[in-house]
Amino acid sequence: MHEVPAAKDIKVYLVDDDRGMVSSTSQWLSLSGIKIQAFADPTALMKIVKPGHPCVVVSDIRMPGINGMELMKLIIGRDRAIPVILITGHGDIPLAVEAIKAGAFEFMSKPFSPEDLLATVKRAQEHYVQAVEANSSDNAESNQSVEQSGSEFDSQDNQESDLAEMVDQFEKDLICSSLERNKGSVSKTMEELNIPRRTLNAKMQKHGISRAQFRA
Amino acid sequence: MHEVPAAKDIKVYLVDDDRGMVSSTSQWLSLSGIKIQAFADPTALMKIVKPGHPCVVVSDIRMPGINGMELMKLIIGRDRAIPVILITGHGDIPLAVEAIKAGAFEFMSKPFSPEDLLATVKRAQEHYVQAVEANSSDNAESNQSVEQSGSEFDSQDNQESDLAEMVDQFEKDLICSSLERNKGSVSKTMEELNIPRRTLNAKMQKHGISRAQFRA
DNA sequence: AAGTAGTAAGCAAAATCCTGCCGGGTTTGA
DNA sequence: TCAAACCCGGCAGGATTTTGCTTACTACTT
Repeated sequence: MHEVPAAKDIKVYLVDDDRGMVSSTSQWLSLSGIKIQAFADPTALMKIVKPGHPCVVVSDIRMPGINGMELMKLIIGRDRAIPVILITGHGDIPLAVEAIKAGAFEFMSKPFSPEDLLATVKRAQEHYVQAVEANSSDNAESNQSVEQSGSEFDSQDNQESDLAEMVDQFEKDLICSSLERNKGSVSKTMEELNIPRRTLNAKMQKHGISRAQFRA
Repeated sequence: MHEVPAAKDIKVYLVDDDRGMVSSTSQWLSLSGIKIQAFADPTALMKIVKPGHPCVVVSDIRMPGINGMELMKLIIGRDRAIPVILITGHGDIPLAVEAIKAGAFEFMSKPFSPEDLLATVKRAQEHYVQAVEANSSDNAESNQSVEQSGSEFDSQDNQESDLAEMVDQFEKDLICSSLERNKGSVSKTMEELNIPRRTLNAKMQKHGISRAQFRA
């Protein structure tokens, strides 16, 4: 059995389709010594989150593919010890209540200060450790709590290695953020990233990026 | 003569080899309405910075190719009206003092809050405007202060694309962090990253990573 | 000493990626 | 409407990367 790492070493996964959000937040947290990994795509995260995998998840509620609330349910379905912090742009009280009832560890609404998030994440990490410890003394039950629900997000075996996937995602993020900065101009972007136009084109296609999304 | 743009429209150039830093910070600033452009490579920046080109430069101090301090000197050599904000990871007082003496507009040490950086950048923009205005009423002197020094950083075409470089660095970081987690065990690491041993071996060699550095 | 497990690397076939050349489509704007 | 400037993606040769096999070494264990 692998032991539980120290609270501060528990990984934090950040899910948000908002690029700006993702990168700035992850930067902030990692500067604070938090081990964080960002995902723009919830499916990628679900490939990693397994029962007994020590982590904390921070997710936006409204996202393209899946509802953040649903994502949370899937995650705590896999392992209810994993704290999920939900974020929303609207100061929507009922939504917040629902989230907490559904098992969210915390609910934050934008804009929030990085300090708050940091504090919350730390609490979540502590919480995870305690949850697991308390649990293992009882009986190993929270792990394996629910065997893989037949959701669309189940680890449909993905060929791609985790490493490649993460690196790919990173590249995609870089390109998107540059595109955004350049308001969708491919010319500017290729210059900024210092790659030939043809290459950028190919990469955009590969990642399914369309310049349309970034037009001013 | 091209007039000076409004303070808030003055471009901000961000130089940092730390890919996380670059993308998140630039994100933050651009979300705040700042026109920002990131460079992982100082040479690329020097191709753009010309006397009379309205901009503010934010640069890390320690970087692979060139020292941030040197970069700053080159920039204010080109146009002393351009404010240069230097950033460092170490809370190094003497360095800060030296930087300011050498003409840095401001000196910040990581981690800093995005708000602080934003505020500083805005001040720098104002400062640029004032500097140029004050100057043009006298005599156009600060522009053209020094014609292109024949520095080693004058547009020497750099091989590797910034994108590839950043992505590579990211992959390296991922591998290193996994190795660290696994105390240098290649077996564990290949499992965690989900790549064949042979591949991990190859990558470690390519990145110049040695497992020895991670042994318990 | 034999057996087991973990590591490093050479080889090379197969899979991918990079990117110049090129033809064709769209936008902008004079 | 024409020109200039962008943008897209097929094609394909060359460059790189991936990765299974194999050989060899080292460190423990039994």
